[in-house]
Amino acid sequence: MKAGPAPDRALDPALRLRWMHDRLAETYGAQHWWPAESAFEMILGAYLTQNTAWKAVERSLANLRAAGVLPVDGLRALPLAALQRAIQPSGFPTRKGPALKAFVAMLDAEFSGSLEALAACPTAALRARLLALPGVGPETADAILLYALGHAVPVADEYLRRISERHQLIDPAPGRNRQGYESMAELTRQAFASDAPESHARLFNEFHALAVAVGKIHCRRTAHCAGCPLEADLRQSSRPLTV
DNA sequence: CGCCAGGCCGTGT
DNA sequence: ACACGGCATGGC
Repeated sequence: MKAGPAPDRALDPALRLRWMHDRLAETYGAQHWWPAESAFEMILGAYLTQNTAWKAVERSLANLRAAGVLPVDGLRALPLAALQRAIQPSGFPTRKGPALKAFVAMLDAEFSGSLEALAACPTAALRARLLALPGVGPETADAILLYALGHAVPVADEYLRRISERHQLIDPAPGRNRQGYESMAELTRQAFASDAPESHARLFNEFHALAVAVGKIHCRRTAHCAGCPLEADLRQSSRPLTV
């Protein structure tokens, strides 16, 4: 995936975002996300990684796997207290424990415990249903939709928001609210609007994975832009960045 | 030791 | 509608 020179900063932010995808793809290569062995394990990871380092999530998932409760049936049978102990490394047990139980309860009550049946819902209705669950906000809902259920929706995580802010693709948004999330997601959709619809799921999948890959290294809160593959775009800024 | 992580939610304004 | 603090733990 050849990226070419960084586009002029006067250009449409969506085009610049698309350039970033190409640049990251040629730098990091295929990401093969989401790192999970099953759709259900992926959903657990989406919950557990909320404001939590992935390393800690891996330890929680290892605990659950060792307990043999990674399949839906296993987690259903696991008492809440035991679940909270298993996920302790990734924190927030009083929120994430009941939230995971609520997901399984929803799956059982409305979809006969079948992830396939859940995935068969229309995207808009499915997203609304996920957002209505406790502990599921826009990013978690979209990550589940895209990676576990195969729906073509963009995932606008904190790294992507931060990258876009530093490159002045979006207005500085100190408070990360629902509105800011949706506009970032919309910008991502625009970035891939000229691609064939059937390739959107794959592109959204790859783009989010790449955003995390570059973000972990170059776009932490106290970052560290030096050596970032996107700095060709950043250098063209007419005014100095404050971050 | 202090900062921060692949967010979300309740409360106050 | 939006800003703000709490939620927990562990890696670096």
